[in-house]
Amino acid sequence: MNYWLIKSEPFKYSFDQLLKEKKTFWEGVRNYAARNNLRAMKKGDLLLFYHSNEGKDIVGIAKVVGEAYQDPTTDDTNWSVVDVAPVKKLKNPVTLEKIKADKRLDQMALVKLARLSVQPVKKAEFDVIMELAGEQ
DNA sequence: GCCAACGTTGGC
DNA sequence: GCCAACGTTGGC
Repeated sequence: MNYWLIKSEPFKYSFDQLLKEKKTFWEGVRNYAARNNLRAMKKGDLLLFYHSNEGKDIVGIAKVVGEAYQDPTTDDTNWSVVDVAPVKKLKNPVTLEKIKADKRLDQMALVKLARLSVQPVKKAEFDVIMELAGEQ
């Protein structure tokens, strides 16, 4: 299983909205690196849900429930979406500040490739995030 | 609101 | 195919 981090500006699509809807397709990715990551996702992979701009924190965990297919919001076959569903909201959201302060996370794409909207996360990094969030 | 980082576009 | 110009993202 693989781990990923997806970013969203909360006023566009927040984790709470995903909790309400139970499922969504992750659309709007218009960057090839991010697209390639979307296409590499497998059913069951876990996603850290990060709120950019407002909050700047990882607020929840989601999972891939449907692998990449043509983005229904465009005819351009360059772009794909995946289906995602919420797993749980974190008790303690993990802020960017905390992530930057933790040496174990200084290689995270979130820190090094700040602009990439869909990024791979290592299992070790995922575990550290869970620890910081106070999750088991 | 500014600006650094970085991806994309287009002229040559 | 290079690279300058430009646009966008996102932290501050």
